[in-house]
Amino acid sequence: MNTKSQKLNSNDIAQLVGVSQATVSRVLSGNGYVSEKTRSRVLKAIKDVEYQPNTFAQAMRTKQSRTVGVAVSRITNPIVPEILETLSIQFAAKNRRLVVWNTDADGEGAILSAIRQSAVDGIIFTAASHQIEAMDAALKSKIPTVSFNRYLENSECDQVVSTNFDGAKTIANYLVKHGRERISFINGPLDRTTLFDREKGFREGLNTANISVPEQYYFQSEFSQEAFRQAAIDMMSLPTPPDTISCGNDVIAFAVLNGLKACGVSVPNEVWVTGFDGIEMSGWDVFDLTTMRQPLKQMAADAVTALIGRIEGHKGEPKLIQYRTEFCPRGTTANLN
Amino acid sequence: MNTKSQKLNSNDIAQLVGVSQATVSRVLSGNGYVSEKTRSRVLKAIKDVEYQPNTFAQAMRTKQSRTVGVAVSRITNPIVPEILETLSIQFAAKNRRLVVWNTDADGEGAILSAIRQSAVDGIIFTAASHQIEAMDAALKSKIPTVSFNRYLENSECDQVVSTNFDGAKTIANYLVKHGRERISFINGPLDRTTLFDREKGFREGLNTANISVPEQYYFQSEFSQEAFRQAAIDMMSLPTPPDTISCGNDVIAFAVLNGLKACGVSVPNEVWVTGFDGIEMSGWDVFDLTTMRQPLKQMAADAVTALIGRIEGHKGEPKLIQYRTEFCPRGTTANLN
DNA sequence: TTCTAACATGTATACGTATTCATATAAAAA
DNA sequence: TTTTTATATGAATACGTATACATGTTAGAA
Repeated sequence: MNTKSQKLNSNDIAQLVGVSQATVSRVLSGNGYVSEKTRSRVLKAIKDVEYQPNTFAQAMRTKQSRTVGVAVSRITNPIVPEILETLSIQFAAKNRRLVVWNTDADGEGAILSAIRQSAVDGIIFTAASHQIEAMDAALKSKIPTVSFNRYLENSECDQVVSTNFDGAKTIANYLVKHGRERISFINGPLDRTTLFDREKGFREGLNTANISVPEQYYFQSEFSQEAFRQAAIDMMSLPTPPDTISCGNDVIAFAVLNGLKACGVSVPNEVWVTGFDGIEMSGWDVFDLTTMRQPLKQMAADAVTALIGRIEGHKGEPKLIQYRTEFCPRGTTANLN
Repeated sequence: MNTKSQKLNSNDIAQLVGVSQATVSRVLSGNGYVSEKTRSRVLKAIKDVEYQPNTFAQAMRTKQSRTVGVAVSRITNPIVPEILETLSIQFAAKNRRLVVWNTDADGEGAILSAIRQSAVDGIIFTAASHQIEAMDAALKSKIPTVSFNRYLENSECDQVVSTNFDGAKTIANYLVKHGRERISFINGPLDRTTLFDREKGFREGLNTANISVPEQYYFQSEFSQEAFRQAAIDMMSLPTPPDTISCGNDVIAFAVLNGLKACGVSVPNEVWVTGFDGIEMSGWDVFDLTTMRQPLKQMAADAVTALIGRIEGHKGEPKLIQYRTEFCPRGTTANLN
């Protein structure tokens, strides 16, 4: 029972048990010698009064906040909560808090200031274009950093990515193999390395069959469901509309499917559609989207492992953890013999 | 230019400028007297060396962490990122960090320990069942707390909610008015006050027309897209299937639409479908879901205002901020004369 | 037995800030 | 002019923890 409602500190515990504050601290941290007898007495007192050490005092002393930051962009893209879910589970298991920065909305200021203040022990940057300055700052300040779904050559930090280039090439090959000829590609901002690599891989895949994406079949813009939706509608009203619309990611493909639904174009009869990411929603019946799946949960788990490893002092060259994507052929590319 | 790469503290700044550390602190906090001349000199030095005060020392001194916690549940429900987006913008604008707790996955432990450690200045609890203990603890410890989308009578904390009961009643009335007769209701866990109130309001709405939801038209379970999807399929294979399926929220309705798509049932020709929440996706062409919209952004903004108000010391009775929901009739209930 | 090393614990201190207290100056009131 | 008051600044301190250092005890080696 907690009789006092005042917040107790390690000194109070020490007095309660009749030992010094240092001993209480030793019990908690597990550093230094403590006899089994006093240890158990201290632990009992701690439990009795529900004592919790003050995080800030600990942070100030140890220079460790037990907090990690995750920079995300476009949080409403369903892939982000999928990532956050795994991250939050993993970090909670490691007894670390998770602060989330939404860089679209808030900019990089909060991240920069957190870095300068050492307010977080490490940072995971997820695919995004708006975090470049912050990432530089993180690397410069030597704070442990992991790049998630954002590949850079000669990176100074650990990276967890999937085979975007190869995956997109696989999709292209698949389309070619199934006799698709008028192939369109719709993409988002190319400063995201994922989207860039996918487009590159896709074009390369088509190239081997001497197919290219004509200008009227290509659309690229900032993220905007409405823009992608309209692009699909526009393309389908061309004199010769495409027979396939491939997209830089699943969410773009969803917008395309919306557009096709809106203008009454039948998928896959009149046009095929492909995405990339393999988020859960892509498997929903209303989409049934052919896509390339990234093993997000494993990737997120690896990112956590890598980050915590660095936080705990692991040295060594930056690691590149790359996962193979898995092709998921579904209804939007059904082969209607 | 920052020549030293060591982390500087307010003492260093003081020495640099030739004043005392106290003066530097006064400049930063804005408390106490500082002459305009020294103020500007201090500010210049701060800027020159890119000094940032140490958050933990500040937190320890002021007992304020400038961090707020948000407890969410089912983060992959698209309504959650929609809420988080607004919250993150608002809190960033108020210069506060945002830690996210995912209570499904991590349980309440992290929240409880954050409360005991005073690791956060305030907490927003979003609709969820798994946060009861943590919420009690928050209230007991007098930490500023806001309940979002989770209504409790005689609440000890500010609440931001929408008219779930009335909104659902409105939907029911609409269905009755349009001659719907065999009405089904599919719902999630009833310990969420939103879902509970909606079901209650819905049934009351039907009651006024002497309609009730027969047992075989009612389905309730834990959140599981697959379960809801299957429930829809099962209902439509009854000898007399329902002519309407109303759902406790949009995501459930999406699952239902998936089920209907899977078994080839045409919406709205064979059956109408309604949701509740009015999340962005509900307006997508592939769903085109009739729903009841909550003004999420305003609600989230109000939650932030209320919380920060309390953090800054506003006293007074707990406020109840309630928003009216807005009916969005769409394609899943089209009137096909 | 004596010496050494492992064990156990307490004392004192530093982390970086905000704030109280004391002191000094300048400006305004008397 | 003297007295009060507002302004400006520095010295000292406390926040709660982890740890270096000092000291004492116990047990095993010589």
